[in-house]
Amino acid sequence: MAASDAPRVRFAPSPTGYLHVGGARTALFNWLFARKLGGAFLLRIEDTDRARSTDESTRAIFEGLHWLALEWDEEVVYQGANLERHRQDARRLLENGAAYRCFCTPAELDERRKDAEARKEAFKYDRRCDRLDRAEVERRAAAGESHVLRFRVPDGTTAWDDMVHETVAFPNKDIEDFVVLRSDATPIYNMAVVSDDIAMRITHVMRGDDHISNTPKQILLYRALGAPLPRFGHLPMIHGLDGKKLSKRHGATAVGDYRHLGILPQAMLNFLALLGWSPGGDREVMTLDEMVELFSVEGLQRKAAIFDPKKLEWMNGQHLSRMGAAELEPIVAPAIVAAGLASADELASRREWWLGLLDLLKVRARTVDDVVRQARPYFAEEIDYDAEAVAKHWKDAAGTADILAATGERLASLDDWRAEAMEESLRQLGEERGIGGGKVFQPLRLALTGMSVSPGIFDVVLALGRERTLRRIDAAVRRLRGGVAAGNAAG
RNA sequence: GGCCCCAUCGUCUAUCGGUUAGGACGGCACUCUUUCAAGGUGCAGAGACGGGUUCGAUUCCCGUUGGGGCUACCA
Repeated sequence: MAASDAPRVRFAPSPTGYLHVGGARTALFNWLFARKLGGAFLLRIEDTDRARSTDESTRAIFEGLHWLALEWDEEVVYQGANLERHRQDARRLLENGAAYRCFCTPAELDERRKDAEARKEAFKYDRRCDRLDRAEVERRAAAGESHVLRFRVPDGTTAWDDMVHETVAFPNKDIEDFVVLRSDATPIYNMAVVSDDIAMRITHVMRGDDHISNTPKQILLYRALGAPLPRFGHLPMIHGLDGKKLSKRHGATAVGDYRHLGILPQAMLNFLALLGWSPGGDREVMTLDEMVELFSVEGLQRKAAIFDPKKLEWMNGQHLSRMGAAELEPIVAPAIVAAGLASADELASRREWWLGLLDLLKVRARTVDDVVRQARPYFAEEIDYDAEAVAKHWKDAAGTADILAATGERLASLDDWRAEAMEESLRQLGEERGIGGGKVFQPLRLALTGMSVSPGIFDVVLALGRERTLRRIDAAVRRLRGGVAAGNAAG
């Protein structure tokens, strides 16, 4: 593809909140499209609503996109900086006759709207100011009377060949003469968007289904401005479990929320991609590169999708166990540090051990938080014993203490500090006592980790090291024999 | 109300006129096993309804119903 016809797409959020999962999904599809076709992915912050826009939101959007690795190719465009061009484009519409001045006040309009509603009629601006005498319009405008610029919607039908849907058509009679420039000379959304998309030479506009009724208006503006039309594609909405539009009451809706819940960006991207797109066949778990490879607009879905957190978690678990420890490390390490388990320096100084531990833990975790939770016994000096586990595996205090003491002795006397040798020795202990392996291993697991869930017990011993293993066994024995009254023991 | 969009298991989806309608999540059972995950095996679970077109419709067309979106001098 020649550079001149490489697609240019954009993600254009308004900075009035955090980066929403719906927005992230829109950004992802645009990004995938651009990467797949060797085009450019641009970012435009639609901050023209000064009252609702905040710098904090803008930062949150950047942060969310960075986290997801959805990098944009050119300088960020701030819509607010282009106000003068928007205004000029709107005035060009007035000059070439596509728009006209309207002196109706918001209060008047509101009243007429209410009247129409009372009569159960659909309200549509009746174009009365377009019928004003030309001289009168000039006089009132010259006198500084407050007015807006309205676009004069022509007769006919406005249709386009949507990238997701087939042909979408709106009878122009259903489109009212919409405002393009407010009385304070600031542009209305559709005006600003079209002006910017033209200036940015956007070739494909992919956005949520909720914009579908803006599209005919925008097409009309492109034509009136004499600009070439981009292709439009309308992505299905994302709904909550109850089938309603995803909102705060559905729980986490910001991508940052999921980041803090221990979701991996790769998993988030993969999950989001499958909400409204399918590579065909049974393909589900994919890396970002694979998604770029497989992406095509043919796989885009028309139906709204429901956001199922359960599947996201599963997806995260898949990515967690498939990723190599080295790849995972930069993501998990900060969480370990944040949890106060170790410093970054400590992790770096024992990197080999730490990566080995990560390999052990990632398999049975669904989130980064799970990994951190399970990692605690390998870092902490002291461990807490899980009450339920104690009730289950240490029920017979005296008997358990004996077995643990014997276990400690066996391990201590082992010259060969390898899993195979440990297992052989401890199984033998079980046989001698006439008990199954579980009766040896479970109390030991509890003594070493404080939990009833862990990696294979000998992996645990190896990860802990001889010193700590023996110390923890000793502490558990003392506790069971009444030496320690309460819940924890020296690590 | 008007306009527009949508419609396969509870959920995400495959199917591009001919299939016992496939897979995944979740659920349940079994299996593996020193625990938990992971893995393996199996079970339950879907073409909203009514008309056409066709030798044949989940698939194409129309209608109904249902769901969603928009309907500002917000974006």
